[in-house]
Amino acid sequence: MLCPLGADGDGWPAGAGAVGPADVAQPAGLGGLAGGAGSAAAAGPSAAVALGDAVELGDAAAVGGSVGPVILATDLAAAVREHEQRGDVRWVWADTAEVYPALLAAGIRVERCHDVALTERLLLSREGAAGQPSYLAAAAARLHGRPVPPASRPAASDGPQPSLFDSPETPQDGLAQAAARLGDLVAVHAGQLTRIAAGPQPGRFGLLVAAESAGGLIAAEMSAAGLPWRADVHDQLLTDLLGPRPAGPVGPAGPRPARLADLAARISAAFGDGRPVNPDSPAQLVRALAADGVQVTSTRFSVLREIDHPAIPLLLEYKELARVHAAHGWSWLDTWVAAGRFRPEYVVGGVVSGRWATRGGGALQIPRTLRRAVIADPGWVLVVADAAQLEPRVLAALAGDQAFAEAAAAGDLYTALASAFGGDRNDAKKALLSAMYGGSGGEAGQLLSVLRRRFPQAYNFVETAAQAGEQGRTVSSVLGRTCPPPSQAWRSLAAGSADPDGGPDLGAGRAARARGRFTRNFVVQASAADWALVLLASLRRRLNTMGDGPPAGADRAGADRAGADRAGAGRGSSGWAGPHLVFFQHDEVIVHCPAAVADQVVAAVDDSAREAGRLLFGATQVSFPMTTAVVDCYADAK
DNA sequence: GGTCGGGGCGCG
DNA sequence: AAAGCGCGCCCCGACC
Repeated sequence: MLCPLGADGDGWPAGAGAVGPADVAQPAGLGGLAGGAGSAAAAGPSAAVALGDAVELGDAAAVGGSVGPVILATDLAAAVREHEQRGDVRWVWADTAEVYPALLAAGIRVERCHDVALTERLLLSREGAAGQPSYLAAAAARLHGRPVPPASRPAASDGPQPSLFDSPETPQDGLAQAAARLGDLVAVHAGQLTRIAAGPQPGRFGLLVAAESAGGLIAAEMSAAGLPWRADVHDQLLTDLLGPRPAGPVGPAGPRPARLADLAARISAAFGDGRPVNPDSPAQLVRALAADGVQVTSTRFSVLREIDHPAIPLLLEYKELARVHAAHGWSWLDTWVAAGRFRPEYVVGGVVSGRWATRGGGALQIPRTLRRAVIADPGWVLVVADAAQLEPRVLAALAGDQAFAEAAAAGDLYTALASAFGGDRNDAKKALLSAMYGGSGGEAGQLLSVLRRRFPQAYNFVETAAQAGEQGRTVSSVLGRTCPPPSQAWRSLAAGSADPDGGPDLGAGRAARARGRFTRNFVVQASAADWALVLLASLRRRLNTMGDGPPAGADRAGADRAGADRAGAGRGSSGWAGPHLVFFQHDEVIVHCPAAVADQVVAAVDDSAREAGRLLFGATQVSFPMTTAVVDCYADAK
């Protein structure tokens, strides 16, 4: 069932659709980001609501109000494909993560969408209602003053709808449910547009909503495409480090590989009383060291390294190898790599700052040593691009600090700032990190006072954010993503300290400072996440114009899953014919593309970085250079 | 038997 | 050199 909205329901508040942020001189920005409408955004791309399949609906009146003509469809995928081919559609749907993977499996990509759940969460945070459920049914219930239904899926965070329909008894029931759900969708969408328009800086927030929704699409597309991963290379790497793969059960419970077993035995033997010590157990290690007269407060690598004891060198080696085995060993390989691809599940906005998280597979913690296994398909390359010194540059732009911005205009930021710190690049770096993270120990204090003197606006910007946090207020990113309010426990603690009879305020002061560090960092980290998200959306749009895009249809997608590990000539084994995103990690992206278009992709990355800077910060002097490498193997980048 | 917090460490 | 921010995931061991 499809329901294209009329031109006046184009998905944007009038002001935001036509222009970028009022104080950002980039009129065409939103439309461009959102999918290629460019300045035509003012005319309004049509939008549509996608709900389910095999359901017929009478007419627009049935779902209430301001929607355009209703199109009957018996096949969601086919209908979406048809509308996409006509172009100029923004799909409005409840939850990209729920709807889009099936479309991708059928070989269909969409240009843009409005994700109601992601948008709801952004709005709730801004409205001081963070933590309330953001799925469609909950949003609709709030809108209509009904009791909010419980999430019917065991909430991983804020769980999406379990399914499109609740197993209708009859086709008529199915129709009724679908109609109700579509009504909810239309109403909640309209309500969201109103809330965006009524809030502060609707242009910026609209950009955030567009970028977040694009992020939803990209996350699903990257999961579908997968990161090229050579299981044979990974296996060889493990064998070189750990010895041959042990026979027996796959999984953490399995036997230690030869090298780890050998080290474990020698570690036990190196202790005085000769009894077995499990090197995986910090408690046992502390006891065993104590028995030999060595007192330690922890068994961290950095602590152990300073200790003189025969077991230590073995232990350090063991810890390093055991980590690889446990986190990214054969068990991981069996679980997460199939048909030459690693397919993590990304969680858009999984971090309060707007950074992404992943579920399973630890995709955002791939150790450097294992990046050897990330190898482009034959004839293809990886374009690995990361934003150089993103967070301090974002701070420079946020604060509008002229002197700082000049230093961040080009080249290495820390080098440019070095003269202010007596010519030492490391001092400049330390001072900035301390300012952004709230560090105070060691020489940080001294360096901070230099920063304060030379770059007062940048210093004051993070200082103000820290004070807001300490006082229990919230802070926001440049596009308006808002941090969570303090917990009830925090408030009680803070209130207690103000009470003369409240006893010692030890905890209160510590909690206040901790929250200050959080909000101090939030404004920078979240704004950097804004930037990265806009970069990603912009890059996706550019890449889509360069190749013939996604696999042509379900047949191909099915065939790929069936396991063609190696690519045929000219087409990656994912079946994607053109450049496509395969990885995103905070400030770094990887594009998998035919070697012949690598130069174009590099240019697209640079253009996207410029566009992101312009959309967020307008005519700032600050530049956001990308460090880009074109490689066969991820490990060869930087 | 399962759950959960802590220690530790990978990434940005 | 580490620390100050944000995560996910492993193992252990206390606990129910």
